[in-house]
Amino acid sequence: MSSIRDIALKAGVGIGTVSRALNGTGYIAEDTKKKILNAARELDYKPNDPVRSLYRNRSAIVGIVVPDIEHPFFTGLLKHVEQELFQYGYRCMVCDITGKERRELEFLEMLQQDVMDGLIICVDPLAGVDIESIRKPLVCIERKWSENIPLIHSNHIKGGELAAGLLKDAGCRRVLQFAPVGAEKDPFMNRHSTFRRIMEESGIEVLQANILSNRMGYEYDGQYVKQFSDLIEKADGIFAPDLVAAGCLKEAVEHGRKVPEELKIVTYDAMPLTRLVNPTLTGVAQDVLRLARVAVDTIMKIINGNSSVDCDLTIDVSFQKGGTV
Amino acid sequence: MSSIRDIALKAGVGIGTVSRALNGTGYIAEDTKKKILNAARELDYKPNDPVRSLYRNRSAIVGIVVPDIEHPFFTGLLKHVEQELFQYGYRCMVCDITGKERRELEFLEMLQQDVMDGLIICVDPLAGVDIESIRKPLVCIERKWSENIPLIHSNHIKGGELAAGLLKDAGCRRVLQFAPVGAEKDPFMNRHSTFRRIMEESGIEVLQANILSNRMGYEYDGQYVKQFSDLIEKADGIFAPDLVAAGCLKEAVEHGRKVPEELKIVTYDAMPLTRLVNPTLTGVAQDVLRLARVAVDTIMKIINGNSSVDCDLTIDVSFQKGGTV
DNA sequence: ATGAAAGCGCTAACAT
DNA sequence: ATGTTAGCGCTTTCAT
Repeated sequence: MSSIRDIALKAGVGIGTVSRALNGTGYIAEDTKKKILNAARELDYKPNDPVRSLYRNRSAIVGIVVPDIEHPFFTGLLKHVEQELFQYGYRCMVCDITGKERRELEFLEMLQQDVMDGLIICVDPLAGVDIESIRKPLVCIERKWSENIPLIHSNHIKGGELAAGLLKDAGCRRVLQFAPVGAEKDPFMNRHSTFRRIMEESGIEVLQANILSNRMGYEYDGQYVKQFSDLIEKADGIFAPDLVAAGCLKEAVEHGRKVPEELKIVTYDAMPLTRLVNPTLTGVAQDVLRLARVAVDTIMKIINGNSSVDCDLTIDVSFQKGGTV
Repeated sequence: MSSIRDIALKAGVGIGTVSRALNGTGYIAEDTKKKILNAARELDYKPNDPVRSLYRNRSAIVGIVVPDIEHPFFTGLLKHVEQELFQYGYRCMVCDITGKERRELEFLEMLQQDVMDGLIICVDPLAGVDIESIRKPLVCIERKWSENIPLIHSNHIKGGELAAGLLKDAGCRRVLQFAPVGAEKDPFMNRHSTFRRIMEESGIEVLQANILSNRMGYEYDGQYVKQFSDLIEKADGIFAPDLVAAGCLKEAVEHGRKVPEELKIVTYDAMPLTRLVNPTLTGVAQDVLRLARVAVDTIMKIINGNSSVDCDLTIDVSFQKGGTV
């Protein structure tokens, strides 16, 4: 691997001149530049990026920590975040914390050790971590770590209203709600509280099924929902996240229920997989692209020293037409 | 951000001593070490990893290039690759080339510029790229770039046999095969050629539907397969990748076909989403975890200078029970 | 316009 | 056992 020193030697110039020629900075005679560029090509010179980062004080890498790459919502988020970062000339490092205790700490450290220029956090806050003390660019998506770290999240109040409205207008009298316990202050919980409130205000009975927010991948398939089979049987409406909703649909149909005639299902997130099942799922769609864009735009602002960033950024949700309501 | 120089100053010692104390190398008096460690803590010292990499000549980062993060097969691959790399103390950088022309080149360059210690390639070979000239750790999964770069791939001959056997034994007489054109030398094409050969040898009629291997995300949903609606109608058996298979199932059921009574469907890949549809898809499962493990193990060997690596590593496939055959 | 030299933060070899 | 120094590959003064 040849260095600028080799080029300098070959071209018969000083290393400073080589550096200038390669970067196009400062004064350079046209023919000296040509000579140097030729030498560089002949030696198949590749600049050493980490070293450059050392000077520029940026690695051009941003990290993202997700609970589970394979969960469709985070898969989508990751995809768009990566694409957006690329637009800005940044690369993307992933950390999937599935099954590993406190694995996000590792990434927080790397952030402090200048491996990355910033970090996008999509996982639950970790007890005993003083995130405020990390004086590096950080943003959160859907999970709140601190008042002072920008949080990008969907409008889950509207989401909860939309979902509730769908089941209510469809005439449901007894709905089954899948909701995680705890983490009340996280914005994504609003969908559940709002939904529940509206149901109760409308005199509609609400059955509850607990799901754990940190255990929510494809384990939530047909097998998983079987434990709630009794509840599904009793309900005439269901509000659940994509994978659970798909599982419920399958379970219900297998038990001979007609969907949507006897049972309405409203899904939340409405990722592409909800178009695959039959009938397709009706529900509330999160704008994953927008979430990703705003998150990346925000962290770029911070990285570039722009201090006027909003700490609460709400993204609109929308209705997704399907065949289950 | 304080450096070892600051620590040296504060502790009243030389920087070399600080370095040794921090790394635990060489002789250090116990109390000097304590003094230094205290100073480090007080100054909230964080080592600068990129600089360390400069010396150790490793960044502890490995990249992976995929066609589409959101395609379930690559999502699974990415997840397991990331986890495996982590075990080895390596972090994972992703590159999704969706929609961007020659974007993988960017990553190949970063590899040469020492941003990463190695690269795992899962995308089609790019015309005009002399991959051999890149003297850095490389492995390929499912896509062959060169005889000399380790290729990890499923046993698609067995896969094709399994799939063909399923439809044949089920008594199909006219099957619809979804297969991409071109890239004949890629190992994953074997499933298609093998399948076709066995069908023809058995006197079973084969209808063909083309899919483009580089355009294969969730666009392959219910909408996509509609253009093949006539062919689906005519067939009594279908062999297709997961998303296409799911789409076909939906399309067929909507047209009143009974699955599996009138139409058998065999899927390929058999990722978790195939458990979500009703009935679940019968098919051939790739061992994504194993593919990822072997790929990571292999690149680790190369990174660590182990020259005895196999350039053709075949991973077994298996039968996945479902309700469509 | 260009070469020489300092230094980014750190490690490792060499003195002492 | 510890301080000093050279140097990793590069950028950026500062002379010339």
